[in-house]
Amino acid sequence: MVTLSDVAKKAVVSKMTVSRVINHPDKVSPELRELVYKAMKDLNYVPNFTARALVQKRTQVIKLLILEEMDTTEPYYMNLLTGIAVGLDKYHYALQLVTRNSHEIGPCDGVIATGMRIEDYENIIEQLEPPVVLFGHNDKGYDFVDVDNEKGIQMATQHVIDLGYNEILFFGIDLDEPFMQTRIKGYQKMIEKHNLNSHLFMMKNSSHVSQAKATKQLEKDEERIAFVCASDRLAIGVVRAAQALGLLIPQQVAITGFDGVFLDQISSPKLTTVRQPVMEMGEALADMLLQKIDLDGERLGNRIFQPELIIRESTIK
Amino acid sequence: MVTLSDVAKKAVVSKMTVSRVINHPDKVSPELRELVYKAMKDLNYVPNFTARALVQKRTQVIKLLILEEMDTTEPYYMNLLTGIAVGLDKYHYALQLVTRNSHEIGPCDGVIATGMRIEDYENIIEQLEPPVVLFGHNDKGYDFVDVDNEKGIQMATQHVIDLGYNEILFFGIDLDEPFMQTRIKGYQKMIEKHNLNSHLFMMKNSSHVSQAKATKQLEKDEERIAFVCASDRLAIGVVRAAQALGLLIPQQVAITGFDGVFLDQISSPKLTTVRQPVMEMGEALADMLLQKIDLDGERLGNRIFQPELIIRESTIK
DNA sequence: TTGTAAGCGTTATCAT
DNA sequence: ATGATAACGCTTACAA
Repeated sequence: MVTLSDVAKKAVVSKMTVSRVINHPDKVSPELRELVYKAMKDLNYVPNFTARALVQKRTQVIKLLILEEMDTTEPYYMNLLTGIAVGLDKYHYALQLVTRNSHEIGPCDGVIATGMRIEDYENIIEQLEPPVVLFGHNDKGYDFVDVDNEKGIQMATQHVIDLGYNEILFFGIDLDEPFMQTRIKGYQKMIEKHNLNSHLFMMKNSSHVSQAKATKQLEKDEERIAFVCASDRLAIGVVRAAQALGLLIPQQVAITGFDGVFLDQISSPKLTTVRQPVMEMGEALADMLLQKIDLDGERLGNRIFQPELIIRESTIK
Repeated sequence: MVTLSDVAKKAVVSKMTVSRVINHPDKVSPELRELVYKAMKDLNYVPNFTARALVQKRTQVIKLLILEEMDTTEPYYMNLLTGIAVGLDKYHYALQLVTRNSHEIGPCDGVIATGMRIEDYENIIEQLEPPVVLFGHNDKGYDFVDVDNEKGIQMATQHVIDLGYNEILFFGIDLDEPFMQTRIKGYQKMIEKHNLNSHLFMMKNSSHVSQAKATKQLEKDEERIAFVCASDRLAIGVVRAAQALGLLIPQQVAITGFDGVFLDQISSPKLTTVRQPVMEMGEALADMLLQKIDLDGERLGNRIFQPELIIRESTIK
């Protein structure tokens, strides 16, 4: 194993100079700096993260605090997890999962939290010692990463309006969380803008439930109906409802989903959906938190990711 | 932060005695041992993994070597990843992903490999310096974790036979890998045992492809047909094919899937499937590898997980 | 059985 | 700008 000392010897400088070249290159004269770079390259030097962590009193552990009931089989959460893991691995950090039930958070260098309810800020988030980054919008001053939910639903709604639909139903998830409120707002704004009637249907995020609700609406025998759904899971249920009634997609029924993680491709016809870059958002969470740790908890601001409208067979021939 | 020294002082022993109580409790007299345990508890001592890793020259990094083209959005792989991460986190290990394209594996304490082709053993696996555990059966003497694929398909096949079906088609994935060969074998054994005719159909693992193939078979207008599928993804396509032709599931067409990770629940009717405990298998991989590292690479043997037949609406009313 | 001393590879601190 | 020294928390090797 090649160490700092080996590089120092090879470059005929002290260990400290090598350490400085790595951490504060600007504090070393250009000549020595080059010498050290060359020695590192020749010896194929790889810094020892463990030694650095020890002296800097770091645990090299990040906790992911999940405050909502999550279905670990959901590809959505899995992708987020993977994104975070990818981001952390670059700096040799390990990830640990913590839920509401865990009595203590335990020692760590930073926390990523998701699924907070209002009271959680006071009871949990504020109590946290290490730096925190949140997944999902908040107005309490915490750094966060989120997708532009309003814009996403607006794109989907505008899309079916452009296709000539004027009976447009919104199928949402019955959770009183900011992300849902924002999606509802996006829908309603577009509906108002085009002088259409608003139809909100809130339900459990289950394809079987949305199938039942959609069936009821479709049996009313209207001319052409569009469904703007708050998840791909809901959208898949609507697809099945239309098919069971022998209605043509997308000629008589248009359907849009939300997430674009996995289910959109499984559906037949394939779903038009609002894709969230979930994995990238996970990576951004990790990047942001690690940077924040480096800067001793300094405020960094937010990162809002732009969703992408992916147009497929459920809305267009 | 509470350290070994703090505990040592409190218990009025040397640091080494405390260290021994942690690592080799049997080498310390019962009296001192109890004293130390009490001190640790009183002070709420948490060992510093970083310091231990440094002196033991460990990287605290495990590499996951993925040798097949994988779709990271697949819930199956995501669950495996999550399982491994959960297993590693218990010992403060970090996980890094490596693919076939990575030029070097890089420094690490151990490797979990998956998706090997025959030539990979000689070219890659054998060259690995640190301990290795494989995901998926092999007969080269490497420790591995796998599910009993043959048993799984046999259960599914037996199940539809029990339902009175005697026209049973196997829908497989066109990959020449051990796991597929074993599933085919499971199907054929059961078919022979019951003196039925074997019908193999191999294809890409896509619901759209299986839908097309199933449609062709179903249009032949046989009495009752059962489809034993090698993945839930294939099974979902078959469900759609039957529904589009107006056939009744499970009265006229019975369908079984394989994996039981996520898609089985999305389908309508819900899928009868052979559930693999993917997350647990990931955790087992991590456990086994960490144990192997501790034992300096010693042979540990294999762990074969038993699949579970989950019976749902696609085969039974 | 228990303790002492040295050292793992790095960085902080202080001196030059 | 550069270097010497100590320290981070732990374990290995050896001594008592």
